[in-house]
Amino acid sequence: MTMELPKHYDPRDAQARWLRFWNERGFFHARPDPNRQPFCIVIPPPNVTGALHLGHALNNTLQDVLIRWRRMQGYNVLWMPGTDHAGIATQAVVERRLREEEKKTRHDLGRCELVQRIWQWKDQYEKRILGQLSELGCSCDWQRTRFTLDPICARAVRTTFFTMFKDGLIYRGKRLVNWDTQLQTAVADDEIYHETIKGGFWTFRYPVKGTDEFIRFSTTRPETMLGDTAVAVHPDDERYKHLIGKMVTIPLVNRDIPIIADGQLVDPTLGTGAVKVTPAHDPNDYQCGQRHSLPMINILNPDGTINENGGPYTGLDRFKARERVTEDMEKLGLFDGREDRDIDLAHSDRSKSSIEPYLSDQWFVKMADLAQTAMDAVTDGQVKFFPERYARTYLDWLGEKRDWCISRQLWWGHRIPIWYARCPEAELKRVFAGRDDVSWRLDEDNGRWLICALEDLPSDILGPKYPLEQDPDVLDTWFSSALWPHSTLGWPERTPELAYWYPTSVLVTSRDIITLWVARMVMTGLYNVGKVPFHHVYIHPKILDGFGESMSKSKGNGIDPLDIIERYGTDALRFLMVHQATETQDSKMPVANVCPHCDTLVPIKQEHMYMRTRKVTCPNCKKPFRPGGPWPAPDPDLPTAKQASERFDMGRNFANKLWNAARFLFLNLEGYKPEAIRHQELPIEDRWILSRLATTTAAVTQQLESYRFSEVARTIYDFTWSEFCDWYVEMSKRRLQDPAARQLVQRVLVGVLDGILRLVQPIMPFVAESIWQALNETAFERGVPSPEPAPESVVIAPWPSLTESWRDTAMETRIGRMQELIRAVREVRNRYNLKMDLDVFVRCSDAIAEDFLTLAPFIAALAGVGQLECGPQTAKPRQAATHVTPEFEEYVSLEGLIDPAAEKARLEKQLAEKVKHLQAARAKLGNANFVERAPADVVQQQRDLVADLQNQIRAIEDNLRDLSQE
RNA sequence: GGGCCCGUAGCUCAGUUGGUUAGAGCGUCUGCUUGACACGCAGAAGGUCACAGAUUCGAGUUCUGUCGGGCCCACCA
Repeated sequence: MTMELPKHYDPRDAQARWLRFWNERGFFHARPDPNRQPFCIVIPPPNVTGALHLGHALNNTLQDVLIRWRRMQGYNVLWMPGTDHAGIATQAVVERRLREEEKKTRHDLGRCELVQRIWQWKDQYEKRILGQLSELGCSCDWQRTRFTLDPICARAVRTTFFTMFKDGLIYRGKRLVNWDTQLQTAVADDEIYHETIKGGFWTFRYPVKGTDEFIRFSTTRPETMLGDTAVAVHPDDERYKHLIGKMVTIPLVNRDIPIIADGQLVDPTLGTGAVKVTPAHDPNDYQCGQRHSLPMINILNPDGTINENGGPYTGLDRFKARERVTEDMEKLGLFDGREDRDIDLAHSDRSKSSIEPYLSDQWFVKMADLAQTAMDAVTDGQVKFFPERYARTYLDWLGEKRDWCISRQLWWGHRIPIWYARCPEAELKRVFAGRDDVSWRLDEDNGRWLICALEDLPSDILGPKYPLEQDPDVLDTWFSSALWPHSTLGWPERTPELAYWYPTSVLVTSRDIITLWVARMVMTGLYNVGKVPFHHVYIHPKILDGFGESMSKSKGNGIDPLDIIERYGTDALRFLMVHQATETQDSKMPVANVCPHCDTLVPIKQEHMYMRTRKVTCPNCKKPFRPGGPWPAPDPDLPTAKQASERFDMGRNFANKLWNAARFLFLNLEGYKPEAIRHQELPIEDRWILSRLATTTAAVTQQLESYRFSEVARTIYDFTWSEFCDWYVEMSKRRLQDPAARQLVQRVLVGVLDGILRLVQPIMPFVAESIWQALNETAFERGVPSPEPAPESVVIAPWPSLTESWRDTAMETRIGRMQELIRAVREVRNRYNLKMDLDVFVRCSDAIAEDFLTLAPFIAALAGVGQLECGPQTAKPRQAATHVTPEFEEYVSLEGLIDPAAEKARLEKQLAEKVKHLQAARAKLGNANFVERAPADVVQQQRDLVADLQNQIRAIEDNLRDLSQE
């Protein structure tokens, strides 16, 4: 039976069809099975902030490649999918929409309502993200999908917090946050942008107590004087040395503060060399305050007005206070002038107002011991990084052991399980008697109890006299992400999944979250479970745009994977992702807009970025369109371009090539009969392709084991295209016409294609499955050396392992020689633009001659050769193009066809190159040091080279002489 | 300021432990509608491996420095 396939591979049809098929068969669902080896990856959960981008496509393709490969190897594979609630980012997106669409703030809605809105957003985007992952072909166990805020993860978060609290690892402390006075909330570092504004640089004086002296200092924020608790100078600064330890008075609030020496804070060459220190309102001053145990005076209310610590200025807006402070200092004669100055000021991304550093109460995790265990896990090799160098990023960061601030002033996230109460401890002991799920500690600063509980506590649990109040903050998103590898497997329950798949096998991620995420997973894994969360960490490169900049929504230089899937197919996308994943280089991906009118690719220019260009005219059809990007809404007047990159042509072409190789087979399978082959009896070309397949398989396996993805893609591509298609399939054509040879070559063709499909499945599962299924209909029993019934899907087909004994370098050399001979004829043909068969004469050893004559039918067919003569005595024809190799001299007869002068010129050029090369080789051998010190085989190689070159030069010279005689 | 990565063909990138004359894809040029594939086939052109030193018999590969690009962290009264 033969079957006809369409001329082009249609990815769309294949994707829909096989996704359904795989899901119906449940290939991706896994259950613990002690009789099989486990392999497990937990997905880095994408944020539910928005849709997936190309970086996710890379990250998830690589994971899927590993998962699909290990599944074929027979491991019991679990790929755990899920998404992350991404506290700040998601709340910010929803709040922005609220502002834009309803002109409301979160305070208008209230906590409960806002959180509900975010859940709706999450439902919508989670669905979209999981759909995108599925479309990418990700073979996740969808039945196990988790979300960092779902009850199972919440239970893990609670348990961890509670245990850490009881162990004294969680404490309450002060920290400077970025305060947005307009929205009255803390803002994360990555939600801040810096803008240069026109500001002032004021210089004032404080009187030094007990002397006539003054100390001068400058500031850009005079109102912070109200919160000064010291003036710092450099310890080596001769101007001020005598003042260190003396007190100065802040006249406005009549407070005495010391002059201190601080070499870290103060640069004596800047300003006056003296610095006012406001620990509660400046990050550097805060550090300095910690070093010197200075009081920290907060002078601001949450709305940016001056609080009761500001004395006479209480109640004034901070900018008003700035003016008044300056005026009052001037009145006192302590104002020494003001300069204009450009100030690089932090602004809130959301309210666009300027940020105030603000001291607030926060929760922290003590890092000292936790960090040490996580460092040990890497130094003693329990966790290995690929590439290795990233271990250093991890160790350097953990080495600082800075305590982890885990509270966030947000509404979206895991609420901090702490309740406050003011009551006698006896009350607590009475109410919580016998409960081991409640723990409390005294908050000495505020004179109240901090009560931590595994389950929510009702506010009236202590009775009406002592109401409980829950901490309003939520936990840092990374707190729940840190538990991901064990929380998704069911911890704190002792589930069979946890016992079987934990520690997971490998974590695949990009380098920017080694510290934020990877390090913390190791810490909490060791703390909660007592085992590392994964054995390997593979760090992949980042995808950049054509200008080397990272892709982002705000720049508008990102690519939606779905645009690529639609235009090139999922397999093309996946192939490129794998191909681009090299060890050292980030991957540059020039982005183009696809003209919606004429489908021309219009490259994005740098000036188009950041949504600066709203309209582009297509250079081809001259019609206007809007460039692709995260536009808030469709433009009724201007069609929006999809984005693309011609880089994906490679993947699409490869999928199509494979498809057509299969198509060729199907057109030639009439009469196929499965039967065992006897390797020793196979002709050269069969043994060659099987040798190459065995080598390729071994190489790919090894490359996958060491996470060299790019090499995997290249190895498979080269074998399939340049060896199987270009040579073996071409050679098979003649044999397929020969009834005596047809059946055998069919078996080998089918066997090799079967092997290619298995190798390619992890990378390009859709085209592989399409061909596999077609093959199952026409050649259900197949494979070399002995055919077997094929599995129902390539997804669950065993990974190929071909016998080492098939690897035959002699065979590869022999075919290599034939290829060189053929290429030389083709080169001549092209150079002289000849169409007819050419006669070829080869001077070579008897052994090589025998080979060439065996392969003569292929040489004739592939090079268009008429007469072929080989042997030691072969005479050179009168007029000929010459190709000389170390092993043979090849003459393509061109009697009457060529210009002898042209051929002569070409040979002379060749001769010059050979002579030059010979001289270099001789010079090397003439160097006594080389002969003495280089290894013997290298020296011998060089001697052989000289001999070869001499032979070749002699042959070319002979030929030149003949040409001259014409 | 600390750390890491990169600089190889017009473009995007390979190049295992140092060892003949440095590779691929795209693009360019030439010739092909050849019964799998023009998303293709056959060929060609195209490189001072950023620069300067050092180590070595031998360096794209190791070391030092310089220049250029990028990322992370710290910092910028």
